[in-house]
Amino acid sequence: MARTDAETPRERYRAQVREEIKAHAWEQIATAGASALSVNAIAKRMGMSGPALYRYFAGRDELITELVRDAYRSLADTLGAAAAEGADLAGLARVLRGWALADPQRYFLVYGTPVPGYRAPADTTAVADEVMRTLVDACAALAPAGPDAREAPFPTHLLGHRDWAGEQPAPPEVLHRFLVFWTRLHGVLSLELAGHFTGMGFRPELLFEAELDGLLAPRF
Amino acid sequence: MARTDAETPRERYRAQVREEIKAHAWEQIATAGASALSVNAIAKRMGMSGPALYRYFAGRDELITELVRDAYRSLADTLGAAAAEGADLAGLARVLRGWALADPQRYFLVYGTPVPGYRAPADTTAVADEVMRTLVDACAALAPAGPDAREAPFPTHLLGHRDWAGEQPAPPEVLHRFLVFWTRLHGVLSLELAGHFTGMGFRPELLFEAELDGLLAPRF
DNA sequence: GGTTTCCGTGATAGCTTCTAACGGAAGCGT
DNA sequence: ACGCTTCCGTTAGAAGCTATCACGGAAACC
Repeated sequence: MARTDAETPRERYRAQVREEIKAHAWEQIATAGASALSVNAIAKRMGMSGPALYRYFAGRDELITELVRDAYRSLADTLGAAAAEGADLAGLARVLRGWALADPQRYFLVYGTPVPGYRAPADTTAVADEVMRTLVDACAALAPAGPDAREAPFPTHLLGHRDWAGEQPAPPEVLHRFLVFWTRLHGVLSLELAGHFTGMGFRPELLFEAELDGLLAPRF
Repeated sequence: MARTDAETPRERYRAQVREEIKAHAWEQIATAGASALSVNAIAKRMGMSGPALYRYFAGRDELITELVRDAYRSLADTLGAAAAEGADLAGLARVLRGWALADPQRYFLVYGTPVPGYRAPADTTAVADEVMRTLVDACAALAPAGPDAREAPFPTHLLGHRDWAGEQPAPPEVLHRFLVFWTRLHGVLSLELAGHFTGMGFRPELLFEAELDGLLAPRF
C-alpha cells in the first residue's frame, strides 16, 4: 500500500511512522468522523507524547489534507483497476458504491460537507480529475447517444462551457451523461450513507440499481 | 420569527436571549461551518463571559441540535408556504434550491456529513418527515404515471417496503418519483454547494433544470 | 570516532468545553 | 412593601485540544 522504497534509513523510518500515523487517523475517522480527529489522541495511542507528531505533519490540517489525498488516490486506483479489467459504466458504478460503503467517512472526506475556507492543493485536485476522467471515458465508451441528446439545452450550453476533462474534451452529450451519472449516484449514496433512508424500510441498493438502469439507457 | 409570546417576564427574557444566541451561532456557522462553532466565541460577542450560555443550552451539542431543528423548520415552512400558494413539483424544486443557496452551511447542517454517533431527537425527525410529506404530496399531485412505472422492479419492491409517508402511504410509483426527486436534486445541489463544479465552467442551475426536466416527464 | 542531523520529550501559551461555587438582581407571594 | 425564592452572570478551575519552543539523546553520515 505504501511505497516505502526508501533511500536513506532515515527516510525509510520517517515514511513508516507517517503511514502508522495515518493508519491511526483513519481508524479514528471511521469511528468518530473527521471533525473528531485528534493529533494528541493519535500520539498517545502510538505510545508517544503529543508534539512528537509535529515532526511528521505540520499540523492537523496537513494531516487531514494528506488523508484526503490518499482517499482520492484510493478511489482513483480502485476505479482505474476496475476499468483496466474491462468494467463498463455500470461496473464502475458498483465499484464506486462498494468503495463508499467500505468506509463511509472516507467517502464523506472527499465528497462531504466542505470547510468553507479550505482550498485543496493542486495535486489533490489532480487526483480528483483522474477519477473524473476514468468515469468520463467509461461514459464515452458506452453509448452512441442519439442526436437529440446532443441538441438538448444543457449539452448545448456545455458545448461552450467545458473547461475540464483534459485538452481533448469529450463531446457534450458524453459530459452530460457523466455529470448526470456523478450527481445521481452521489445523491443516492450520500443520503444512504448519511442514514437518511433508515426507517423507510426499502433497500437502498435497489434504488441505486434503478437509477443506474436509467443512466445506461440511450435517453437518460 | 420567534414565538416569544411569553407568560412570565422571565421566560420572555430567556427566549429572547436564546434567539440571540442562535442568531450569533448561525452567523458563525455561515462563515466557518458547523464544526467551528464555539460557545465561548458566541458569549464573547454577546458581551458576556463563557459559561453564561450554559444557562440557556446544556452544551454545544444541544445548541447544534436546536439549530438543526430550526433549519428543518425553516425548510418545512418555506416549502409548505410555496405549496400553499399553488407551487407544483418544479416550483418546490426551485424553492428548495433557493433555500439551499441562501445559506449552504444550513443545507449541509441537515443533509450534509453526519456525525457517526449522533441520533436526532424525535421531534427533529418529525419535522424532517413534514418536509418529505410536502414533496410526496407534490409528486402525487403531479402525474398519473403509466402502469409500466408501477411494475418496474423498484416500485414493486417499494410496494412491500414503505414504512413511512404516514398511515395512508402513497402508491409505489409516487414514492419512487419522490425518492428520485430527492436524491437527484440533492446530488446536484450538494456537489454544487461543496464547490465540486468550480473550475468546470458550466452553470450548475442549468444542470439542475435539466434534471428537473427529466424528473417531470412521465418516464423519469 | 567525531560531527551533524534528526527525533522525542517536557514546558508553555492559548484556545476550547464544561462544572462548581458564589454574589446579586429580578420576580413572586404574602 | 417587604421577604423569600428563583434564576442569572460572574470568576475559578479541571481536562482536553493545537501548536511552538528549547533541550537531551540517539542515530546516521563522513
